[in-house]
Amino acid sequence: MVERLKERYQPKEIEEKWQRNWAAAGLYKVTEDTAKPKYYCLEMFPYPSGKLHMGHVRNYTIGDVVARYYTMHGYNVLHPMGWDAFGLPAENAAIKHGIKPSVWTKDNIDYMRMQLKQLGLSYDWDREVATCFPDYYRWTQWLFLQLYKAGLAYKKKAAVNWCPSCQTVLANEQVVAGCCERCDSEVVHKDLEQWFFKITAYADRLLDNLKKLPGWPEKVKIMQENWIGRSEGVEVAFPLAEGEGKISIFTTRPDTIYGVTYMVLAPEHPLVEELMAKAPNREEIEKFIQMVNKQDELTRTSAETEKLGIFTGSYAVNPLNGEQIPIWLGNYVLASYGTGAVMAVPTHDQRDFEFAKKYNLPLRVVIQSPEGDLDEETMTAAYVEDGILVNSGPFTGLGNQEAIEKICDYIEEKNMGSRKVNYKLRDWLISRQRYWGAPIPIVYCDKCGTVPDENLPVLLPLDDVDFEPGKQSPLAKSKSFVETTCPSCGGPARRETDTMDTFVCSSWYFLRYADPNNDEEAFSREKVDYWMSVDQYIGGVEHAILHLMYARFFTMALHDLGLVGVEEPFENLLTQGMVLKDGAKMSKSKGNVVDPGEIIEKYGADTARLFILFAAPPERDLEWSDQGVEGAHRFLNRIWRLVADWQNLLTAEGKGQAGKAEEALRRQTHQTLKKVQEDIANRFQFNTAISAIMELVNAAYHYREEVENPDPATVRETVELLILMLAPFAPHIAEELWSATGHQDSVHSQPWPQYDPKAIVSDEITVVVQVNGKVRERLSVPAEISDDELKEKALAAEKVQSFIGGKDVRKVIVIPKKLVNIVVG
RNA sequence: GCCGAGAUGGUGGAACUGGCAGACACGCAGGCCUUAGGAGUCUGUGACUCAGGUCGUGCGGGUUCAAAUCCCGCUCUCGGCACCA
Repeated sequence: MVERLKERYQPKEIEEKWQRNWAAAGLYKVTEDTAKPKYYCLEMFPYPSGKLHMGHVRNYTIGDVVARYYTMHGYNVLHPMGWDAFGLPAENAAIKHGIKPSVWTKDNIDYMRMQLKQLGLSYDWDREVATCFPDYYRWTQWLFLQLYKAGLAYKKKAAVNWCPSCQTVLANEQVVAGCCERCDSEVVHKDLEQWFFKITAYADRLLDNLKKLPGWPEKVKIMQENWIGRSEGVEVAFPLAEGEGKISIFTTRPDTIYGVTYMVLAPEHPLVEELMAKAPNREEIEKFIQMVNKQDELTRTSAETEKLGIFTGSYAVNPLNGEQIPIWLGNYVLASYGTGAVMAVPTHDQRDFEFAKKYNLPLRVVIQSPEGDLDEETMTAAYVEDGILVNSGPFTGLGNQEAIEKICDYIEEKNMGSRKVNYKLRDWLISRQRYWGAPIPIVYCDKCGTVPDENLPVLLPLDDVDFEPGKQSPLAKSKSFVETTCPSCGGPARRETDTMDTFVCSSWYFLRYADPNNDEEAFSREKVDYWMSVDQYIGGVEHAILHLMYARFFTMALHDLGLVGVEEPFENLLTQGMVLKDGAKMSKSKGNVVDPGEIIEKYGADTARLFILFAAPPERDLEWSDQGVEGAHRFLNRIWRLVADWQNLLTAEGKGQAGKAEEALRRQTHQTLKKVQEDIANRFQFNTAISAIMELVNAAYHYREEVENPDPATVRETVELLILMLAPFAPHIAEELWSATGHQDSVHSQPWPQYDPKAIVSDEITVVVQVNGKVRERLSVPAEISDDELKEKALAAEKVQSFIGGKDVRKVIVIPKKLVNIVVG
């Protein structure tokens, strides 16, 4: 017996009911099944910050539609959720409110999990992972050791961001405009022993593989390409004029090498001390270096900062022409790129030009423009276009592009240097002097040195930890943690007290989802090979570089270690836009935050989902509108009333009469089905898919208005297809209406309906007639009309004739079954 | 500065391969229903208009029978990178 639908749509009641039923029935649980094609739909897991924000709702709603859509299409869909649960805010909460990070994080996870469940998302909750629990991070540690043994993890001294007030190292992301994000003091640089992953070993592959990712947005690929920053050039050694030393420089413009008039070293260059020892103006140089060191990173590396330098008193020799050139120090040369030294060609590099003008250094044109009007005396900017080499010894007269190759060959022949590829990409600094992260499983022993600790997990101490910032990180202060025995010799030893960057934890979570409860290994190769790669990954574009590059690096490295079959983790990537209010990103400081919890409470999850999907296409930013939410809610109410009104008819037996109105409604139903199907499959255009459903509902209302005795068969088909199409978007109301129309099974287990191609064709079509490109008439003609007939009809039309007047018909263009354009003049 | 994306009614957005600009929704206006509506339902809604039309997709040109869509030159907005030699 089918229950009568209530007159009013009460989302809260039905949403809670169906969420319970789905969970009880295990509707969203999946296992490997070779009988079906698999589909891995993944959304970027959240940081458990406290409660969901609208960006989460958007991200997870989009993913849910994709997952439900592919499920209905017969795929075995993996759709998991978890928590990126290590990180700084948990420690801040500990300091501020005295709550343990573990407790704070777990409470947040519990609350946000409840909120995700309220949204009716189709996750297999049996696969939930949280990176902060030992059953996960022991495998993060294990993977670290695999990289360590493969030579991909190493420790070296590096300049890091240091907050003098918090007495701790900060991640680059935690430095906001040169200041500490927590206390706002100015961040300085400090040399410390740090752990790195050798991501640079994969620079070329990370770059080349981008070509194998047609399912990624061009924008993201370009951002990664720029971040990797590959550039080809040549490294050339310039001998010092006095003594034995040499200074190597890197250049991408060897064609300008005869135009070098001086050389600039970074103040951090290793040779600076030696040069300074001989310099007459030693004190001034020291002052200069101190001054540059005081400039913070932001100004130091800004193109707008004034270029400052000082002469060292020493000279080097240009190996190509034997000329002596002065060696300068300059604030604009980066110690961390290339060799930390550059050759300066003021005529053909704008930075060198500005520097030379400021310090009155000589200029020499070595590439002449096609106009031939370049002159050192009159130049106001460097000439960086192509041209012909002049003043360049044996290379004079060559085109500069050709000269690049010739000069490189010459340099290599004469052993002055060699071709080299440089990258902007740096190795990934993964160590953090933090408590709430995965401890790096390394032990230091006086006898054995650095020893990997295979006895995993290396547990974070949960008690006896002092979170107050001080001279040492919380872990370094915890005696019970630090003091251990050497895994190799059994003697007394100390633990590494750094923890791993949280990006390490999130670089492999998509692999753990394939086999989340395995306590023998990080994941079984078999299960990972069944599920990987991720067919659709969805998340914010803010992760375009960091997370997405790290995850790609990890997957490649694990592939090379034989742990996974795939090289690239994410087949298709959708970067969703931000949620804005009043034109700005929602933020507490702007006071324009809309709380998803309140929206769900007031309108229900289906309304929230529908509004977010309808208001903008997924990649674009979405402007929040309270009235738009009302509109989405009204639409659901409209469907509810329609089905409630027709409920008797729907469950009634009997065939009715199928006339014109029925045929038209049926046509629109199947046309809508086709459009919704295509909008989702081709472009994830949920907004236009929903608008098509709205049009169908409007048509159904008109049918109900116009037809006295509606045909039960037509009505039933329309309503059932409508509910099926609605199911991925608004799962609760669809389920309720599905059950109210006499179905036992869940709407979410139904196959996606196929449209009837015969139903969508019409006998009559409307053709537009233009005269000189302007629409003058619309003709209703038989669908099978020939071009000649159409032309004839168009010319004969009364209104068209009046526009032709007496003029000559010069040309008639017929677009079959669509349009006729009559050119007169 | 370089790279990328975008600019369409009062608003969010449609328009797939060059072929009816403004679908759908919001807002607004009006009719019906109602004791009442901030509910529902139906209709209208780019601008100008001599009521026949004319103009109209950031600006200026061009190609074409036909341009929001293609080409050339700009302006502005957003995002990323930012002295990478």
